[in-house]
This record gives sequence, C-alpha cells and structure tokens, in this order.
Amino acid sequence: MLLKSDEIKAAAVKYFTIYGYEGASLAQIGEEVGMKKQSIYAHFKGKDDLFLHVLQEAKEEYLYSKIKYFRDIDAQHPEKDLYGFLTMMIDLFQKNEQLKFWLRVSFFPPVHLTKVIDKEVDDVETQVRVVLEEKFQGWIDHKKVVDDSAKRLTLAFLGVVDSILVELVYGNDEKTLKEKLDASWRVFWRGIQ
Amino acid sequence: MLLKSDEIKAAAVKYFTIYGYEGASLAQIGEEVGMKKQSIYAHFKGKDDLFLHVLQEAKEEYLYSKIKYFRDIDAQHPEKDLYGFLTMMIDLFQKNEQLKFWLRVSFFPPVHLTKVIDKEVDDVETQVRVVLEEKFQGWIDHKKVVDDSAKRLTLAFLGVVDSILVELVYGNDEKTLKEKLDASWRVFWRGIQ
DNA sequence: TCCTACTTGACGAACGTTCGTCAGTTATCG
DNA sequence: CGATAACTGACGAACGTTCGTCAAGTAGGA
Repeated sequence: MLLKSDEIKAAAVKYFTIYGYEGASLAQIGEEVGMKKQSIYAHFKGKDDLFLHVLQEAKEEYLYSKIKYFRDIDAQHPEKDLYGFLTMMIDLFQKNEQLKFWLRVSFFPPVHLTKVIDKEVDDVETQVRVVLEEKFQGWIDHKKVVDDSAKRLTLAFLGVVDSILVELVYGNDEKTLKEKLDASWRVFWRGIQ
Repeated sequence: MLLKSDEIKAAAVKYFTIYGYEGASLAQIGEEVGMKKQSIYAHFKGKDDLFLHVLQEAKEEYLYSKIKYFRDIDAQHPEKDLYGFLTMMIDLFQKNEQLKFWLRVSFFPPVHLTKVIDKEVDDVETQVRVVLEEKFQGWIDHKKVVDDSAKRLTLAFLGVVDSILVELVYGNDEKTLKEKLDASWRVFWRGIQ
C-alpha cells in the first residue's frame, strides 16, 4: 500500500503530463485518488509545491536511469552499448510516466517556474554529458571509434538521443519509431567509425 | 498598417507559444492589441476558432519555409545544400514566432484539439519527407552520397533536424547551439558518404 | 484500563479571482 | 441608413486557496 501523498504525486504526474501545468486541475487530481481538492492541502502546500515535488522525483528517475546504464560497461563494445542505450531509452519512455513528465516540463515549463526548472534541466544534462564523454574518451583511446574529440562525438550521440525523444513525443507507431531509430543509428555509427 | 484580425493573430501566436493554449488568456491577447477580450469576438468565434486560425497560418509558414528551400536546388551539392538547410532552420526559428508556435503545438497539443492538430502535423511531415526523399534519390543516383536507401537517409537527416529543433526549444546560447550543430552535422555527413 | 490531549486526514463551505462567452449599446464611416 | 467594430455589463463555471470542523487514531499519565 502506498502513502496517500505518493498516490497524489502519481496522479499529478499523469495529469501534468497530459494537460500541462495550467491544464491540470487539483480537482481532477484529487478525484483520481478519491479525495476533494482541499484535502490535497493536507499533504502539499499548494499546486506549485506538488508540482515541484513531482519534478524532483522525475529528475532523479531520469538522471538515475540514464547514468546507471553507463556505470557498469567497459570500453570494448561501443556499438552494442550505444545502441543498447537507445533501445533502453525507448523502452523506459514508453513505460515510465515520470520520464514523459520530465520531457514535457523540460521542453515547455510553466513560465513562473522556468528559473527552477531550467536549473534542474541544466544540472541533469551536464551530468549526463560528463559521464558519456568519459566513455567516448575510453573508446577513442582503445581505437574503437574514429579519432575525433570526445566532446564532439558525445554531442552527436546526444543529438541522436534527442531525435528519438522527439519521435517518442510525437507518439508515432512502433514501426515508424523503429525505422527512425534504424536510420539514425546506422548513419551515426558509420559516421563515428 | 495591419488588419486588426491579423494583429490579434500575431498576439495570439506570441501568448500561445509562451504560455500554451490553457495558459494563454483572451484578456492578455486583447490587451496586447489594445482592446477588451470581448471585442475579439467581433473577429473570431471564440478561443478555439482563434487558435485554429493561428494554427493554419503557422502550418503554411512551416511547410512553405521547409519545402521552398529544396525546390530550386540541383542534385550536385548535397553537402552545401543539406548543411545550408540546417542553418536556415536555425535562423528561421529564432526569428519567426509562428514556427515556435508550430513546434510547441505539434509536440504538446491541447488535448481537446489533438485530433485536428495531429492530422495537420502528419500532413506536413509527410510532404516534407516526400520532397526530401526525392532529393536524396537524386544524390544517390549521381553518386554524391553513399548507396543506401533514400528513405533511410531521409529519416536520418530528419533526425538531425529534430535534434537541432530540440536544442532550439531548450533555448541554449548561440555557442552551445553551434557546437551541437557542428557535431551532429560532421558525424552525419561522414556517415552518408 | 480509562480518560485526556494531541495529531492526522478529509470534509463542506466559502473566499476572491479569472476564465470564456453572450447580449446590448455606442461610435465611426462610407 | 446600414454596417462594422469597438465598447460596457453581466453570466455561469472553474480555478487555487483558506477556514473551521469533525471523525479516527495515537500517546501518555493517573
């Protein structure tokens, strides 16, 4: 059994993701967990407070799921590991509500919370880039990929990741998604060899 | 001097882009053009009607600016023309409010208008893909790029475009943008040769 | 064990505000 | 005169938020 506050957060993630901050109402969220909107105030100070709690959890989920993947891999199989990362991202985003929330919010944050959100997003992106760049440096040193700057290869790969995220946001069918992944990946991989 | 209805549409684009459909109010838009929100009803049937008019114009702008570019180029210089397309996209998005609007709306449409919007977005994407695919076929025939399927190369390039759009949405500084463009482009170009 | 004191979570009612919308009126101009 | 476009005024509905209250559960001391 979940804590009531966790139930509320789960419902909030859902509605914030679908309708956005302004489009989601506390009444809606309350109804989802079987309570009136006033009762939410027993658990959170208000809409902003609820949103920021959800944001924090989504950030951790996003950061953890991205960084964890690269923690335990060696410097021997960039092709398998990079491609595996892309498919993992696709799987995660289709399953995990928090990642969809993070994506929407980082793209189009509610204006009065832009400052906070941009800071968090920047923090996450930086951490991911650092971890990934170390990996690419390893692959370059082991001559597994082309002898280019690790920074450039990292940015290029993150570009591929972004293009996949866009496809996920558009919510196209599985087939289109796979084609897009296949196309981007093959050209990318040929480009870094 | 603009028509008043065009002024309203221009203000609407601005606020819809910044605050989203739910976050933008007619009062705000009216104030921008120096009239009361009720007066907007002399020009549009309501908020949805205004939004859909704006959507239609943005679609045409988006479609035209993308397709026009490829109309008048030959099959001889893919490197110059493809890279030129990317820099043009960057320029346009930084100047043109309607393209930012289109981007936001196509990513996260207001739920009750999802049907209409998705249809328009799909229409545009298909048209762009067709035009681009013809170009790639020409380059393949002239042996200017790798002998792969035109469809795959098209999707891969559109992936690069998407990754640039993401960067534009994030609104990072000029330097980061150029680095990202440089990285994605170099790897892509190496990958299709 | 029983009474009390305090906490927790949810409630109805109401607050002030804003929302989109409609009706009726006034002013401008060909 | 008729048409157009702006205005004022008012509408119900929904918004986030605050208030006082009430039932249920917990803790502690006599």
